[in-house]
This record gives sequence, C-alpha cells and structure tokens, in this order.
Amino acid sequence: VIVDIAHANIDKCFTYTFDPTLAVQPGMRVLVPFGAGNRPTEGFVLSTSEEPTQPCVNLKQIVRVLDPYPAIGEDQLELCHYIKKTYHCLLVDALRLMIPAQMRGGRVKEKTVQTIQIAPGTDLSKARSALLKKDGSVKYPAQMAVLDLLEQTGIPMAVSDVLACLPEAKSAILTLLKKGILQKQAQKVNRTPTHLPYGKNASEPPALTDEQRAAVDLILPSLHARSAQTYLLHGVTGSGKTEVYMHLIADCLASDRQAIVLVPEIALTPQTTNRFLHRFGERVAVLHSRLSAGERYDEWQRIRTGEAQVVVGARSAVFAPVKELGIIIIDEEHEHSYQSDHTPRYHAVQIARKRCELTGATLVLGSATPSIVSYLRARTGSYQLVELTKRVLDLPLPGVQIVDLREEFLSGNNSIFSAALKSKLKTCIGSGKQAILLMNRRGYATFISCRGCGHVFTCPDCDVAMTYHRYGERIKCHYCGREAAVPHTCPACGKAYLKHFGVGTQQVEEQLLALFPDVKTLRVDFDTTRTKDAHQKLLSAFANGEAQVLIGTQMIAKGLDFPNVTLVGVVAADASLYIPDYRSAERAFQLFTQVAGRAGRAGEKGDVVIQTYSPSHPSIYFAKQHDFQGFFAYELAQRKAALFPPFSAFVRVLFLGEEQESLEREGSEFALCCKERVLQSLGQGNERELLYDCACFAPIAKREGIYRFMVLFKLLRTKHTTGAVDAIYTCAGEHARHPLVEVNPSNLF
DNA sequence: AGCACGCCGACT
DNA sequence: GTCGGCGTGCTC
Repeated sequence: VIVDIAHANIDKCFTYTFDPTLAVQPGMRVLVPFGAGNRPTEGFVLSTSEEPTQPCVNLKQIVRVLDPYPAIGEDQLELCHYIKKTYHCLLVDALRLMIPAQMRGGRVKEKTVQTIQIAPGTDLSKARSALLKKDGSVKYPAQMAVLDLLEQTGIPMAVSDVLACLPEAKSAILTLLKKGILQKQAQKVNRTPTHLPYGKNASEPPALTDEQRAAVDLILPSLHARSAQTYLLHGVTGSGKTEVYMHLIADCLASDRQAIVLVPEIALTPQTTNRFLHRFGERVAVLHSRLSAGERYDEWQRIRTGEAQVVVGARSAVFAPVKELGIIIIDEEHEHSYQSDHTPRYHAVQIARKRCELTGATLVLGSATPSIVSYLRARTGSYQLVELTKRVLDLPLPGVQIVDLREEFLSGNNSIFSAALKSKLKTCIGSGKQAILLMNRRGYATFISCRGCGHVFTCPDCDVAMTYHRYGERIKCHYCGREAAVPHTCPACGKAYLKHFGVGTQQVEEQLLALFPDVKTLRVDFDTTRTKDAHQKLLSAFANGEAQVLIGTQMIAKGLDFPNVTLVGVVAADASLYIPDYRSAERAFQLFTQVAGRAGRAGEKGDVVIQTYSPSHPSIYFAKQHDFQGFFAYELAQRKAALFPPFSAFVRVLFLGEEQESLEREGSEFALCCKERVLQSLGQGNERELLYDCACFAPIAKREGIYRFMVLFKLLRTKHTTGAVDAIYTCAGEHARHPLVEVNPSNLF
C-alpha cells in the first residue's frame, strides 16, 4: 500500500495484511492504520500476494476498502510507475492524477432525486374507486391525475417531473404516499455537464473525401491489430481532421473499445464537444477544468463503468479510467497546453504514447502545424505520417499578403494599421463580413528593433533575440547571459528609430475606432476574460454576429469556426518572432498558419494580412506559402546548427528565496556540485556533451517579492542524456531548498 | 504529513 | 522534581 500522503519519506510501499472477505485488489483505495497513533489513512493498493514479499514483523491490517472496485486500472498503475520514473515525482503524485481530487477524503456524494411510483401490490382499481364519489364522479381529481400519470409511464418518476406535469399535485402526492398507494425512493442521478443537442443522430455522417478515406484506411489495420502504433495526421486547416477522428472512434466503439480525445483546454467549448455529442450521443463524457466536483466525479464513473465510451477532454483526460482503450486522439498536437505546469510536469503526448504502448491502443496526433519534434519522429519512422493536403469541398487556402512596416513607416504612416490592412478592413466591414485582428504579445519580454531597417538585436552566440530589461536600460541574452546597454542609434543603419515592442489590444481597439467610429468590436485578452466563461461568451457573441471585428491575443487563433470571417490581420507579427526562446520561430509559424486558417471557412476565399518589420523571416515566408515542409526543413537545419532541442536538452533548476545573497550563494554552490555530478554521469571522455552551463538570476529576477535564481545546463542529445538529467534531478532532490527542475522549460522567464 | 521520543530551560 | 519548548526520526 502507498499511503495518500505526499511526502518523500513515506512515498514507498508498506505491507499490510487483510481479511480475505475484503476482496482487496491492486488499484483499490483502502483505509489503513498508519504511524505511531494508528491514525486512519487512505492508501492505494499496489499489489497483493499470498506470502509477504519482504521479511516483516508487526504487520497491521487493512481496515476496509474505500470503493467496491479498483479505482485505478492495471495499465494505469503501470503508468504511475512510469510517471514517477520519468518526471521524478512521488508515486502518490502520479496516483492522484488517476482519480478525481474530490474522491480523496470521501468528499463527493452521489446525487439522488426523490422518485415516486405506485407501490407494488397495490390494487389500482380499488385505489381508484376510493377516489370517486357515490355517483361515480371524481372526488379527488389531483390524486387521480397522479395515478393516471404514473400508470401511464410505468416507471418511477422524479417528484419534480410529476409536479412539472401536474403543478397542483403536491398535496395529492403526500396523501397518496400516506395511504401507501405510492412509494418514495431515492434514485441516483448523474450530474452531466453536457446536454444532448437537439436532433441528435438526425444527420448521417458526411461521406469522407478520398484523402480522408485513405487516412482512415491507413490507420484502421493497426487499430484492429492492437499494435500500439502512433500516427501523425498532418492536415491543412480545414481539411476535416475531425471527421477522420470520428470514423476511427466509430470503428473503435464497434469492437467494444473506448476512445480518448484530447483537445486544448481553450478548444473545449460547446462548439467542439457538440460535434462529438451529435455523432456519439450520450456515449460521450466530457472532462475539463470547469466541471464542478460532482460533475467531474459522475463523468469519471460513467467512463469507469463503460457507460461512456468516448472521452473528450483536456490534457488530464489522458488518465481517464477507460477499461478497454482502443484509441487516443490528440488534436492540435503541437499545443503547449498539453504540457502540465505543476508537478508532475507531464506531457500528455508522452503519457498517451506510454499508455498506448501498455494497452496496444492506437495513438493519433493531429495538427495542421505539427511540432518540429513530432514531425521529425514521423520522418524518421517512429511515427507513421498521414497527410491531408486538401481542404474539404476544395475550398482555396486564404491568400496571405505580407506588409513591410519599414516601408510604411518611412513613407510616413505612423499608425498601427498599414494602408493595405486599412483598405481591406474597410471593404470587409462595408460588405457586412467579419474580421479578426490578432495582437500578439506573449510573456513579459520585449525586444528592441529598428523601425527604419528592421534590425533586431540578437545574441551573436545564441541566435535568439536579446531581451529588453527596463531596469538599467539594458539588453540581455537569456541563454548565455551576454548583456549590453541599449544603444541610441541602430548599428545597422545608424538611424535613431530604435523602439521596443509592446503594443496592446486596447491600443488596437482605440485606433480601429478612430478609423471606423461606427464599427462594433469585441476584445478578447487577459483583461476581458478574467471572469468565468467570459472567453466563451465573447466568442459566441462574435459568432452570432454581434460585432464585426474581433481583436485578441493568440487565444483567438484556434479551434473556432467563424464562417463569416473573410479577413484576418496580424497586427504586429514581430512580437511573436523575437521571443528569446529557441522555439519562437516554430510557435510563430504555427500561430500565423492557425490564424490564417480562420479566414474564409465557408466558401468565400479569405484574406490574410501580416504586418511585419521582417518580411523575409522564414516563419512568415513559409506561412504565406502554406508550406509546412519548407518551414520544417529550414527550422530543423537551424536547430541542428545551433544544437538546440531535439538535438540537445535544456535543464533548468530554479531556486526561489526571499533573501538575495544567500540564494545566489546556495544556487552557485549547487551549480558547481551539480555540474560535477553531470560530468560524472556523462562518463570519461564525454565531458563535451555538456554543451553549456550557467548559474545566474532568472531574467525576471524577482517575482512577487521572491528572488529567482537559475542553474541552466545544455546537454547534447546522446545515449547519456537521460542519465545526466536524472543526475540533475537527484542532485536537486537532495538540496534543502527543493528547487524546481524542468527539462526544456516552456520559457526561461 | 503527523506523531512520538528526547533532551534542555523555567516553573512549583 | 516536573512541565513544555520544538529538533530528530519513524511510519508496514
């Protein structure tokens, strides 16, 4: 038994005896006496055996099982061990991922409703005649109506439902219950977060295009063979990937197996889930962060018992308690929301891969813009590549126009909107269509560029943009620590047009209203989506045509289908290009391609305008050409040349502390000692595989009053890498400050 | 994590 | 001579 207490000292297996009548099985939750005071503690059974596996004295006994079934399946137990090993977390942390949090400590109750039915053995005709007057007319019409209704339906009915039909029947029901003609009963009900759309199953699934058919046919054999194959489904925006998913799921259900569909949290809007509900009805369970504790628990139970066979959810749904897993589908595979941001810092794609391996299930990764890592795997054969190259109904891909803001600026246009974007907005608004303006400003870092020539200050050693630090007016490289003062003039063209980027959505909105005073706008950004469901409400308001222009950050780039949108403008592409991160080009390409895919989804050819000071940047160039392969080849070469992931791995150890000097001292000491251990684990003669290491305060050196000191290692990807990463984890685990360890952290701020 | 044990200082 | 501070160590 692993006790449900998250502490490193007790995160190990304890042996208990149990009475065989308890029918204890691996994966069950149990109550055990623990510690000197034998306080009742919840725990998870890892395994059972007739004989003690270790020599032991004074075994205690399991008090009782908490649920009459194993809450964690066999494959999930195995998965927990893998998670512990891979992400260096406690085994309980992994086990806790598998069950709804509210289940621990018995905090969820099943919901019941009071139902009434005609008591068995009741002589109905006798009961009825008792309600009549001498002359045969009805004396108690309300009671009679209740009896009629219940006899007609023949099954127990919820009291509230009866009252909905017969609003006057309240006292009649009480009387009938008192007379013993009716019987009251509590019936369990599911708290379902979803409501079946009207007209369910009304429409036949649309016929597949030839390409979709070919994709399905390619994947089906391994689904049947249970060969744990992984497919990368690369399909351009609007090519109908979802339809391919649904066919695979249908096949899976036909052989009595279950399916898990992962979508980014942001996409878990009714629009997405409705497509699945339409096709698969009540066999769909939905899991996402907005569910109440009760809803989550009930959906979990529906999945566990097999009542629901299709699970649609965000990243944690990869742990759904399906018994017979047939397929896992991960849509928008490249999204970073599949990476968990608290312990254990798992990646849903990696977990899905392992879970499929353990169960023989098929994994399908779908995207219009696959991650560099996934596409490389498809190229090198560990994944099978499946491509959809055409949009359904042969819709054309949108035309992408790149506007060179250097020219705009030099020709005297100082506004946020270029002449081209202005005129397209005018046409679009004038013809009653809708437009999306993307104002992307990610993270806190900004960079410096020259408005005259487009020159960007990049680090000569690292090939990433240097970050502007307001304090002291300096620029720094977050990878090697190089720094310099912000110059007054541009070193490339000599002009004094240097500017740091930082335009926000409000500014875009203001300037748009200055140009088009009557236009209705909606703004979707961090400020306007703070409240619950605000995001969803804004997007459906736009979908309903309540505004003509949607202005937003990258939140608006994906997932939703707005048929009336014909124009997409990327206001300041450069904000995505020069983020000090080796993945910035990849993310920018993905963003531009995804947002461009929003334009012209219903017949009409869409228009995309990308405004930039770097018109020849590959992320922009290849997005304009809709050329994923071209971008992939370019970016892979870049990564190889700079020895960035996947050819290397960054490991960051982050120390937090309130006292600056001691934090720096301890962090630096750790860095020395840890580096020693890394070199040791790489082995004699392989020291060069440690490509780079540093110890310094993080770019945001203090956050909410807490200083942040980081130790960074860059390791060449070889057969020694895992060992070296493990050494860093171990070393950090031994440190009293419990620093946070991250491999290829999503940013270095 | 949570509880016992244990070894020092302030009190009856 | 005893009560209670929380440092150390263990939990099947």
